[in-house]
Amino acid sequence: MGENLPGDAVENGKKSPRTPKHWELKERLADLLRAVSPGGSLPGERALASEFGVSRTTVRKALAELTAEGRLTRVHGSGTFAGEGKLTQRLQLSSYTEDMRSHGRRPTSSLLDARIGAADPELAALLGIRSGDDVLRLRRLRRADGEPMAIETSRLPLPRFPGLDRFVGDGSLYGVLYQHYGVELGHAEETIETALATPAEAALLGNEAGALMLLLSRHSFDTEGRPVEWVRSVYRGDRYKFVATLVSPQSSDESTERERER
Amino acid sequence: MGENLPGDAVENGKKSPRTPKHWELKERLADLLRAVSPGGSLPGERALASEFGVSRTTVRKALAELTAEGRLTRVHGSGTFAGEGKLTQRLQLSSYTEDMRSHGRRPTSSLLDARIGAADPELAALLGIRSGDDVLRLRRLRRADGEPMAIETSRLPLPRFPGLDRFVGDGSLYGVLYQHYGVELGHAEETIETALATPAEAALLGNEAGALMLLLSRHSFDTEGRPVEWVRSVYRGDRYKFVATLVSPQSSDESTERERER
DNA sequence: GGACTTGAGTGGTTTAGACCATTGCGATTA
DNA sequence: TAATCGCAATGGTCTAAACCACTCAAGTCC
Repeated sequence: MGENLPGDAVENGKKSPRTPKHWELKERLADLLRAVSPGGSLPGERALASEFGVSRTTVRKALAELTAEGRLTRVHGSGTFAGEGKLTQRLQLSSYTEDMRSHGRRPTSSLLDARIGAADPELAALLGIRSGDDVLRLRRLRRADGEPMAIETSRLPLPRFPGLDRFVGDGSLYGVLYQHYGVELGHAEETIETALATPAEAALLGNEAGALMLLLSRHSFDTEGRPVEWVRSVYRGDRYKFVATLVSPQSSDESTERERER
Repeated sequence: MGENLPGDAVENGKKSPRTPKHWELKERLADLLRAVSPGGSLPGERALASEFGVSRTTVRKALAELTAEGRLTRVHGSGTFAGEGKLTQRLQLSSYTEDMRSHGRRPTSSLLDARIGAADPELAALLGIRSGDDVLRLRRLRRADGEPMAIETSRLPLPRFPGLDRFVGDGSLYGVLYQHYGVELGHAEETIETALATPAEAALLGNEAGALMLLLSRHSFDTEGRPVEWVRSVYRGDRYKFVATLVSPQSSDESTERERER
């Protein structure tokens, strides 16, 4: 990964606590992997274990880390293959569809379910409604070039958008909001953190439970500053990364600094 | 995590491939954990294994996932303790110091090493210099309230900032750039992805090798659009999350769309 | 009192082996 | 020919056990 300045060999001369065998094996497997083109296959676990003179457990630990980093793909019953690298997703206030298209990818989106429920106090505060008011909850599976990319759970205040549940489908949500309610997005607050896949998420994403995920939360507001939606999305950490463009702080009249630790 | 809408119980009625024992155990341990205040201790691995009637290996797998999620902290030789939650770091073009201070935290920063090396072609392109030109590489350890937070590796073009290596220290790099070279930052392109800690990183961050990390790359430009630095930072994924404010795309004259997949 | 040693208890690593679940292909069969 | 079955190979889960490395406190020695 571009660490080509001279003198990088011994990063820490400290005391070298001890190098676990699975780490050393991981490095050797990474070397082996460099000679394999994306999609190519690797030897089986048992073969690797005997070849390198370690137990299968140790092999699995090394392979697990390489898989978490997206450098390997493993298919139960079939084999272990070289990974495909990460796609990028831009952090910006535009629709998923046009964003993906600008990257030359074919985006699709399918509505998993739409439910109406009552807002708890926390959610009510986020959406600018009263506790107990109706909230429309949408779950979408987003794909890029057919491959599952993220599970997105949106929550919108029904009192502000009466009848919204009858308009939503696989199409653009933001389009519906604009056409039926005249709402345009102004800004959003987005947080990014790591997470592990739940079994349910893994099943939808073609993933493994416990896999590395990126968790995005987005709190969107319209051009007049009123809350529009609260979204929680999980992305496969081994397949996607995010890009943001930061600008010099001159339009920083964001006096509404919200404290939301944890 | 605010999943309080009714009907959340059975997320996927699909076919339920099988629930591994370590997953079930993880849920039970999470329950057990809810009754423990942050910093409180849990029983040892061997005790848990016999209490739940599983092997120590299975206990360790469940504990490992909870640790990766930041819900547990484990100390070799001492015990297993409840986690402390995540701190937030804002994605913005301001100094680390003032950002942390605005969150009420005491930031410190120490220079690990400063080296001069030759740029490879890729790095030269990023920094707007010729391949082989001198590059100053700085490694910093950033802390918040004394706790190691991130390892930051910056690379700056020495031809543009002659003598910079004599000015750098534990203080603000951006301050030095402004005072000695009149450089102010204009914008930056930042990418965020997941990674696993290397043993060297883990040693510096008080972490475990293979732990979940957030990897930030920042490519900064001055107010005239010339590249200033290229930074690569690793943050503990179990302790930090990032916040960005997105604004409506009106000033999107970013015709310099750079393709940097993988 | 202060410095050192010792040992019990903790998490960390590794092994060898068993069994399960999925895949895919070759042989068999209709 | 086309569908089906069986089986071997693969990755996934789990166990029991051994040993290592670190921490901390109790005990010991000076």
